[in-house]
Amino acid sequence: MKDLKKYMTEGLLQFTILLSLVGVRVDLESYLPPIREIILGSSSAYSPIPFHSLSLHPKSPELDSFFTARRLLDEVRALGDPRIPRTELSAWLVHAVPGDAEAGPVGVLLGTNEESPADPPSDNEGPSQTPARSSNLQPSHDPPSQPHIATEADPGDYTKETQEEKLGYAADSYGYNYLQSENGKRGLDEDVAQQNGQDGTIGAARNTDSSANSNLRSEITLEDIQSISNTNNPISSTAPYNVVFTEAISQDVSLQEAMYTSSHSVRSIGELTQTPESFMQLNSSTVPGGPLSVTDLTSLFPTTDNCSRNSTNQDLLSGLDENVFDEINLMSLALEEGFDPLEVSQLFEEPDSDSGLSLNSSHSPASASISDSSSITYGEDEGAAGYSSDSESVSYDGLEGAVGGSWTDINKLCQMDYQDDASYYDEVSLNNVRHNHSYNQLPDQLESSPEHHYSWTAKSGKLGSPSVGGLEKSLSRDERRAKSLKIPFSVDEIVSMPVEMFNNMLSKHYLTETQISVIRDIRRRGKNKVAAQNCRKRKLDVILNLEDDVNQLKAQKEKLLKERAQCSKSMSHLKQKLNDLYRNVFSRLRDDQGRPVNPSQYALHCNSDGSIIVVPRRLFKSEQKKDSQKDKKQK
DNA sequence: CAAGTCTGTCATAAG
DNA sequence: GTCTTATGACAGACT
Repeated sequence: MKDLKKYMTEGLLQFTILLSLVGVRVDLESYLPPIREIILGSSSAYSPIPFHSLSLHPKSPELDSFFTARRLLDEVRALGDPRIPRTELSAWLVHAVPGDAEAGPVGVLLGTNEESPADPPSDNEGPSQTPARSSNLQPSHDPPSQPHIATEADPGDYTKETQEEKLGYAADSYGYNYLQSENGKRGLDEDVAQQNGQDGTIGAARNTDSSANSNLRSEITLEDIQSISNTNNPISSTAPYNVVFTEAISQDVSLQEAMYTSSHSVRSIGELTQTPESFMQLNSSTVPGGPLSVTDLTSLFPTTDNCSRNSTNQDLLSGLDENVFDEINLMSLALEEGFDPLEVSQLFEEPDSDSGLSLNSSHSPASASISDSSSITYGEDEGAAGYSSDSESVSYDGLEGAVGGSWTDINKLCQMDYQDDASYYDEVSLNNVRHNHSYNQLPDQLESSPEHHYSWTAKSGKLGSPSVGGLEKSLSRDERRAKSLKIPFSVDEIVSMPVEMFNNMLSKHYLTETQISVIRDIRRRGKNKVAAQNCRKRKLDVILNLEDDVNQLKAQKEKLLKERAQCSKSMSHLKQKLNDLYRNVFSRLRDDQGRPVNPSQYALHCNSDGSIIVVPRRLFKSEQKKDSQKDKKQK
């Protein structure tokens, strides 16, 4: 089993690598427990395979065939996955690494190259460049200077256009479809493009980068995408540039930007929960200690979701450390999920605060499922009607003036993020499974996790007030303990971390004995909690299997009893017929004097040659005794 | 309010 | 010997 598991895992890994080389990224976590086990160490507790749904013991040999079939099925699904372009984007960002944040993936995706090559970069050069970059991103939210949709679109057409764009986002080809609609319309990317243009020199450089990126993408990935997804990709018409690949790569471009935009792009279409982790990984692995410049930050912000263009600017600019991306994503994530800015700022101030994901699968009655919250409508009304929750209204009340962004713009983008059908929530819940650390939990458990959808619960009014105290109450004992001791890790991180990483974490961070002790306790309890869950599930499965066995055996017994009764009936019938025949034969037999033969004194005896003779019963009985004695002796 | 269920935790055996 | 996992037992919350 172990060898087979390893073989399957390696094969699937190679397959995934091959797919990634052609621009397709396969999310192994969605269906491949061995990968995690390989990376994190063997642990059934980490297995995302819900054994409750399998009704199999994890050590059961039946799982072998299951994994094989499942793997093949998922590979086929991955090949035919309509979301390939989106996932491909991430793969390209990882491999190519030339992206510029402004004119990079998002800019290109959203069609900046439609105008950027025609616009001479020098036109936009000027002294305004530096202030624009250091001005806390204000230009990006300047309504008068930007012909964004909100200002141009007719309010009546607003919903329609938004829906179209939303479809563009929701469509599996993601940005490319959006671009298609761009040919006739203006979109968010033009905000970015114009922003670039007004930024001056670097804006021009960004345009160059944009074209380079577009060219790069059209040369490398787009064809692959087209060949894979067969989508009508309008960007092919927008790639007339002949920037060579090396030139595109040689641009002075921050990988962080590209990665951030990547994460943003992915997140903006619903993979909210994926972003922080994936981004954190990319950031830590590829940009070691590279502090983000203000330029980078300004380039970041136009690409960020307008929902997050609020009071976070100061935080972002003040804390330009290596965790800035995490904070940005946390902030945007929190805002998208309806967190109160105060809470979010507290999250930033307290690095030990929980990531919002918890292994605690206790079902709080106050928690609301996603399906419940999906009934909330966003952006049905103009302006401030986008969000109905108090926290959100608070968070956006002062937004328009402070950030300078148009509320309509914000609302529109928020609509694009929120006003979606159930598939959006399905995707969210899927990504909960894929990208958080609650590997043992089912999506429904995650949905009902109190921390995870705290904002939704606040919206639904099931919690009295979305105060921090309510959040505290929803924390588990370990979470509260960790928070009180200022432990700079979330509980699920502590629990799900591999042993090696866990030990490194304990050694690299300065932690008190109490903190270390508590961390170890948290890890032990968390592990044991998962183990207990798995154990109970296995026990339940065993019980169910035994019940099935009992039912099968009962059915078999019934069947055998019926067969026996049938045989007995047949046997008695044959005996009766034989008896009748016997009597019939004797009634016709006559002795030498012509008298009838008495059946009580004589019997019929069948010889070995087939002849039948009439013998006296006493002789017959003595022969029978001899035969039985012979049999006994032989035995 | 009692009974049943669920879940987290502890202690301990097993690998 | 240490660590991790599995499992029985218990307690508390919940239904």
